[in-house]
Amino acid sequence: MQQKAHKLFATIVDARFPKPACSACDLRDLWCLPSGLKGQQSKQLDNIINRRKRIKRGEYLYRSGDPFRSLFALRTGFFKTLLSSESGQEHVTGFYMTGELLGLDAICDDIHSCNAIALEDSEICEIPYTALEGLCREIPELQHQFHKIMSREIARDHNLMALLSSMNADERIAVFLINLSQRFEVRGYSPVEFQLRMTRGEIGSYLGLKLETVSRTLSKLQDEGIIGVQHKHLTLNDLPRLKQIVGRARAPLCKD
Amino acid sequence: MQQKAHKLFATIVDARFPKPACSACDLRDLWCLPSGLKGQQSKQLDNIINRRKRIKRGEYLYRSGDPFRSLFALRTGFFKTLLSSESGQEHVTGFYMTGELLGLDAICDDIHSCNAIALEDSEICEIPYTALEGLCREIPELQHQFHKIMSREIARDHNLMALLSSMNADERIAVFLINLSQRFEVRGYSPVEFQLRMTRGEIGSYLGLKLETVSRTLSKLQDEGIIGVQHKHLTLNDLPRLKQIVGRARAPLCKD
DNA sequence: CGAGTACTTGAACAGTGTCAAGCTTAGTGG
DNA sequence: CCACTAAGCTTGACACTGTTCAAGTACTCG
Repeated sequence: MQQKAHKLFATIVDARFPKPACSACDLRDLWCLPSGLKGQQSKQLDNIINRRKRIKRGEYLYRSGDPFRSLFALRTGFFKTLLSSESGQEHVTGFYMTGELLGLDAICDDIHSCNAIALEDSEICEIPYTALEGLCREIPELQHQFHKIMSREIARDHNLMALLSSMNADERIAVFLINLSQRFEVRGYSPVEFQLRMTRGEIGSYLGLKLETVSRTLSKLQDEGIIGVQHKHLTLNDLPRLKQIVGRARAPLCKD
Repeated sequence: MQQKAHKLFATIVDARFPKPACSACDLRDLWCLPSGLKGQQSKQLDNIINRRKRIKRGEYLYRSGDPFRSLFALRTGFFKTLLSSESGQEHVTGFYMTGELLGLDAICDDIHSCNAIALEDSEICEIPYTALEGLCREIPELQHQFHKIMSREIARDHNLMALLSSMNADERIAVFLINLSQRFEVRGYSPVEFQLRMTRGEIGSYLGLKLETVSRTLSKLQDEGIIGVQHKHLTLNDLPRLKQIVGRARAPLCKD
């Protein structure tokens, strides 16, 4: 059962310690749940959160139809969420990075409505939902933070919908890259040089484009010197011009 | 100040009584907040809810940039929400009917990020947000119902995003009409004959189509005998065939 | 090292968008 | 109550963006 530790986890605490500690977690300043909690409060949160779980690349965190019991905070790694139709077609509804919360769309029916799949080896904190509701009743700051996170997901989706219905391919790709760049920057990574974790097809599904169009658009932006693409390795050489492409679009900017 | 009562409000309690009563409201069985609460509990909710407010057609309930203080439950009427970009372009992000909750996307920043505009003379219940959070801490059922409503908004947006990125014009219009039909039916109206409250342009903005395409598609569906359109008056003559149009699409069905 | 997956690029095509003109309806004021 | 006006709607012709189909290349991972 004991598997050879993956390089990615070298800096992570030993998984044999059953509890992670929100109070000590360096994600607190992101949009994760403990953000804004005082010492004692985040220890209470520690108590309800289950041990970290590792999910390997390609594995499912949950599937559409699974009963809903917990939310999941992404500790390290990268996920996509996927809606599937009866006809087998799939649609990517989101990409999730460190500190973000998965499973919010399942509360309404007590059933997961989409699939969450790791795009790289990842580590998550499981947050039993009933316990979280209980704790929210005790800690107003936690309650408020939780509501903010849900609200933010709604606002973000509204922006994405505006994007999907009013932008052309160049603009969509530009918004997508800028958004990734900002999210990497917040997390302390370079905003102008990073690895794409998803395929062209997944980007296309998310943005409402075919993979060929994604590929062509990236090539075109590269020809114009705005970005550099080598497979999954991306460099944003001219962020101002990238923003200009979005700027000439008519849709509202995607925040976050 | 006393205005001539509008016909629509003939059956509604006199507005001089400052408090509406969730406990007596016939929207309880919809997805409104008091759904699932017991008698005493919904009286507590009554106490925090401000008097009903009437909003005339074309008026704003709130504007982008307004400070966020309250959520609004739609008592009667019809609203649209609108994102506006700096360049003046606007995008419809949702249509809201009786019993639905407006303003959820504003919690995250304490500022309204979109405009809410009445598409017909409407009546809303104002729910001060801080008081609601307080009450949610006291009444677990209310807390859970509130979370479900937010979660449902997220799930609905994910479905709409899938729709926007993978369906053609026929399919989008079909989904849109079926969705309206279901929402009317739940509210006790005919699911196969109703008035559109929004313009072709607003439908187009919502679905990511130009108004000409909306018009053409409606005409085409009428030529095929699937629907009847006379300006804003709609009849769904052949619901099965309408559903078939969506069925052959690859995207997940839009629930609710 | 080999097989499968992901990616790039080209050419033809289809579906929407754009522009324009004319029509209908609802709302306003005389 | 009617006439007028502005807004909303319909329809046509054409352009253009993105899709589809296809072929070939380059990675990645076991």
